[in-house]
Amino acid sequence: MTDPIKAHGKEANETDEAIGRERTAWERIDAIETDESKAYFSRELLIWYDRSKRDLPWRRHRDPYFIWVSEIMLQQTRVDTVIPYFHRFIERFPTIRELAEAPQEDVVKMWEGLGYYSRARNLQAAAQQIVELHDGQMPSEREHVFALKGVGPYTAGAILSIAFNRPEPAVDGNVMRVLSRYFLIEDDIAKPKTRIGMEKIIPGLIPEGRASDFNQALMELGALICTPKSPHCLICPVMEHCRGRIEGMERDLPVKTKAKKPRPEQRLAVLLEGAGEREGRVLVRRRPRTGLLAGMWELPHIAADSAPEAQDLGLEVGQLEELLEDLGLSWSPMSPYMTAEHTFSHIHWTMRVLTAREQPEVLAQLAAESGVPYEVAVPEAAAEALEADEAGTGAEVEWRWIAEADMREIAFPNLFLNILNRYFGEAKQS
DNA sequence: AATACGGGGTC
DNA sequence: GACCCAGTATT
Repeated sequence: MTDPIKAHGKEANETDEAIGRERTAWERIDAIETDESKAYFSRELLIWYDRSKRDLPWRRHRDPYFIWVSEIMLQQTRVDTVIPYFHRFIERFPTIRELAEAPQEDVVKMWEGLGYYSRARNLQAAAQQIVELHDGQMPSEREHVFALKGVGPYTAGAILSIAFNRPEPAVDGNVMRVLSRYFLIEDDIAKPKTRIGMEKIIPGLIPEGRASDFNQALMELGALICTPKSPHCLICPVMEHCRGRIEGMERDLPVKTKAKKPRPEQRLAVLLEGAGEREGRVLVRRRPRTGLLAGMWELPHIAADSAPEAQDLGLEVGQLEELLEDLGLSWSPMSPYMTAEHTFSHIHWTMRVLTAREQPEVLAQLAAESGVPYEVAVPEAAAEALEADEAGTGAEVEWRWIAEADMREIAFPNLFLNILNRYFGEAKQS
């Protein structure tokens, strides 16, 4: 049996004796099998949970579908953020089968603003898997659950334990924080190895028949009591045997390597107002199907080099204008509309938005001269311009003139949602 | 093992 | 600002 944790522990121990270092945390925890602190932990945690658990929408039924949807939504996302999304999503897609059969656009639209949109696409793909392979019922075997798109070690464990009461570990950020403090584990929780070590501890902690409550209790403790910055040790149900607290280390745990800062990117967007038969509409495009914000709609924009303070954007505005020219458009002079900041996990955008008004009469004239029809779609030149913008392959980019009402149909990332809502809001004023 | 992938709340 | 959140997929 190749147990990486134990193997590592033993190996360390042989040299440790010479160096005089302590055994690893994993060995120590393993050794306290008979210790009161494990049984105490599980017992007190469950007593506390039974008394203090929150009334959350997905806790009102033990429907594996509800549990699953909530767990996907809760990935890297706070409970308070998820609740309204969960209600809307379940109302729109009440069953796995209805989710599987819906247009993908609808699923992503329901996810709009929640972020990590591959979660939505994977969720639907997995629903289709379940319909095809399991007759529309969430499977209860580990291998089948784990095989679902978008379901990793945490979510598989969460579904199996919470929905089916199987004694499987479900180790998320909360659980790692709680365990690292209670057992004084100083391993870096950013490393997958540490999560695996935690997963090995859990089965030995789950009281018979209480897997569902136990795993939820562990996360609930992390969310309500054993919080990241300043844990509420004084009201913690397991404070008595918490080694982190006893050693005064609770604020130093868990150990976690810092994330890199997002790289700054300057971008220049255009909010082009339609005229003539496109009066009241705005030009938008769809992002490529892969990569950042895959398949979502946005205002056209390009990478800009100049610093945010730079006044002279002549060159870059020129590039933006080329993009529109390639669409066969003409417009009034561009003027600054607003600047928006938006931070992703790995990129920080400073998006300067210019506005201009389409001039179809000029266009019509140009079209007559050049022989290009009035309703120009997307010529190859535009695709190339986008390619140069590294937005993707460019070839598949779609364009649309949208009215305010169209925003109910298609999904935008929050950055553009904010800009467009502001724009349409102002348009109604005047 | 490292990086891509959103968005927002909190101290 | 920095950190973190009921993480997963891809490289």
